[in-house]
Amino acid sequence: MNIGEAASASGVSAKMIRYYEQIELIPPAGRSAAGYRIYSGTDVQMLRFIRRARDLGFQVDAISELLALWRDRSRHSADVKRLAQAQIAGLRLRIAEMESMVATLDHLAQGCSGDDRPDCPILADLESDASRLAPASHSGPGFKR
Amino acid sequence: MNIGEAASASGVSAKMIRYYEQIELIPPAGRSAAGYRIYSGTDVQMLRFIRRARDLGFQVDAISELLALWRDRSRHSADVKRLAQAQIAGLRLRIAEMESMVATLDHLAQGCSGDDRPDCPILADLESDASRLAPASHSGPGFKR
DNA sequence: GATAAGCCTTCCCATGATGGGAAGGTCAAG
DNA sequence: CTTGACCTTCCCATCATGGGAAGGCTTATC
Repeated sequence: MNIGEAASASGVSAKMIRYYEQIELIPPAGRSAAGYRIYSGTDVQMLRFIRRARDLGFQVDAISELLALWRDRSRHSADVKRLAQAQIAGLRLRIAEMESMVATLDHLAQGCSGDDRPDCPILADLESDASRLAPASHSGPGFKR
Repeated sequence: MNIGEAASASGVSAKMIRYYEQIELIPPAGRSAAGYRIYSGTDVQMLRFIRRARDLGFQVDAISELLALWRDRSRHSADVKRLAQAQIAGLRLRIAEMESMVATLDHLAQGCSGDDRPDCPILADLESDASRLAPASHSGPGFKR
């Protein structure tokens, strides 16, 4: 199977398949005499696995661990579960950060007349120092993802 | 005021201040005889504005529009409100995507014994074709941010 | 006045996951 | 044997951010 066929069979673009090979997320594909990458059904299954994990928001490092566990027939499901729970925790954290932004913005927008007058609590807030919502600790929601 | 002082007064790193100048989010700073960037209190206020807007998740393009409105004393608050609401909508979209991931993961993790046995519905799911949750339309949650 | 510490400047590189595109080789159908 | 659709590698761009090098400036201390 060509890379193009593997791509459409797995839902991972050819570009990304080459990239995954380059960063060693997947082993180097076999090559035809002419240098074309060749994929087997197993390879496609692995690519689908990756695709699915990405859809669940896993980063490549985590996917790498998941793949290792997937291949390890003597794995402990506890390890898989731990990864999933870490992912859940990460997602919940980012969700919470964004929800806090939404709350602030929604509050401000509600106070904004939204007509042709210039006065606007949104701008007023942005220019003020104190974050009156979430007045806690830290130095700003990193939220890099 | 030096760039370092402006940085600590505004909460925007010196690196980022230079970057914002480079991408023309902010006007070029004045320069001392020796070529050092000089900042006024007004400049710091603008930087704080930017910092605050970033904390609310606005992208640089949107901040650019916000700054223009901020400076425009004959602005219509409707325009500000529109930007805020677009931001809210974008955040809610990303939140929804992530919540769907959490729901899936949580469901799978609950079915996982989490002990030393290898069997695990999480891996089983990743290797299957059909996304049994969110079986709808599209080609995967882009969720680029 | 010399020296050192701590700023500042610009320039280049890296991140993470992805796509775009160019230049050139290959394969399959007509 | 030509044509079009594929493949290869290589480079560039994204977005916001940081790291670091090489060199200049400033300020305080000896």
